[in-house]
Amino acid sequence: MLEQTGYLVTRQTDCLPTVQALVQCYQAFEAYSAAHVRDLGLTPPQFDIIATLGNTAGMTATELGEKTLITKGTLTGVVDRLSARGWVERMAHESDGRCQIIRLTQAGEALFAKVFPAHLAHMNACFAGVPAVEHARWQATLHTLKQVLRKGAA
Amino acid sequence: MLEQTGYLVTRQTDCLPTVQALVQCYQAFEAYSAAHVRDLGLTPPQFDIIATLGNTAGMTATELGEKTLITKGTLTGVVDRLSARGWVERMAHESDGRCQIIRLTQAGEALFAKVFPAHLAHMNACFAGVPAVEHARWQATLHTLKQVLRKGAA
DNA sequence: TGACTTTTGTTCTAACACGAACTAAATTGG
DNA sequence: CCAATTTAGTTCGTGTTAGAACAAAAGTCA
Repeated sequence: MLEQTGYLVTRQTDCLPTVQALVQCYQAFEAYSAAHVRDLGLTPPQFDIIATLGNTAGMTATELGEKTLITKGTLTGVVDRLSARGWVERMAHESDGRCQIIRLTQAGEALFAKVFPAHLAHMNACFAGVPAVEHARWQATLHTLKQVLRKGAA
Repeated sequence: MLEQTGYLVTRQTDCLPTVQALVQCYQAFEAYSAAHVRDLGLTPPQFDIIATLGNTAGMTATELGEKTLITKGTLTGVVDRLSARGWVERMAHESDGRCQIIRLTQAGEALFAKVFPAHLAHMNACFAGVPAVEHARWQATLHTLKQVLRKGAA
C-alpha cells in the first residue's frame, strides 16, 4: 500500500530518523550531565534552580519557572525541598501580595559558587578540542530545528 | 580571574550555548509530541512501548527497556498499567524461567494500528516542506553531537 | 465603588524516573 | 555436583512531572 502512494501524493520525507537522532542526542547529554549533578548531591531540577538564582537578587516563582521551564505546580515542591535544606528562601514581594521572591541564602550562594563552576568544567571537558566553528554550526542547526518544532506547535 | 586565563591555558570554547540550544530544541519537540500523544489517551512512555511492540512477536522486559530507554524499575509499573487496560500481556519465556515475554494483545495491536500512523502523521505535518537534504544535515549534526557526548561519558 | 476577570502560588492526583535492595532463576568454576 | 556469581524482574523510597482545581490578591471597567 505505502509503496503505491508515491505518484499520487507529494512524497513526504520521513521525519522519524531526525526525531530519533534528536532524542538520542538529548538523552546522551542528559545521562552525562545528570550523573555529575547527582554526584554533586543535587537533582537536575535542583541544580537548574540554584544555577538560575546564582548571581541574582532573586526572582518571582513565575519568573523562575519560565527560565527553568519548570511548571508552577512542580516548582512549589522543588523549592520546598531546597528551602528545607537551607539553600533558598521565600520573601514577600514589596508591592504585589500575590508574588514572592525566591532567592539563594548564604548557604545557597556558597553552594552555587561550588557546584556551578564544577559542573561547567565537567561539561566543557566533554567538548575539549571542539573548535568554536563547530559549536556555531551546532547552535545554528539546533536553532533552526527548534523553530520548525515550535512553528508546528502554534 | 577568568579573563586572565586566555594566554596560559588553551582557550576553552564555552559549551553552554550549545547545550542550551540542545535542551531547548528537545523541549520544543517534547512539547509538540507529548501534547498529541496525550490527546490519543496515552502517556509518552506508554506510546513508546506500544510503538516498540507493534509489528513484533513481543520481547523480554530487558529488551523492551533497552529499546525505549526506560529503566527496569520504571518499566514494571508502565507495563502494569498497559496490562490493566488490556493492551499488553506478559507471557512466560519458553526456556528461561527468569524472563518473560511482553507483547501486544489483540486490543493492543488495534491501538497500535490506530495511534502509530496518527502520531507519525502529526510529526510529519510539523516538517512539511522540509527537503530531504535538510533532514540529512540535521541527522548528521545530531549524530556528531551525540558521539561527543557519549565519548565524554565513557 | 463593585462585579468580573486575570494573575500568583499551593494543593491534589496519576504517572514517571532512578537507584538500591531484594527474590528467583540461570550460569560459572572448581 | 555444589558454592559463588550473574542476570531478570519486582518492590521500595525519594523526587519530578503535568494538568486541574483552588484561594487570595490585583487589575479592569462600567
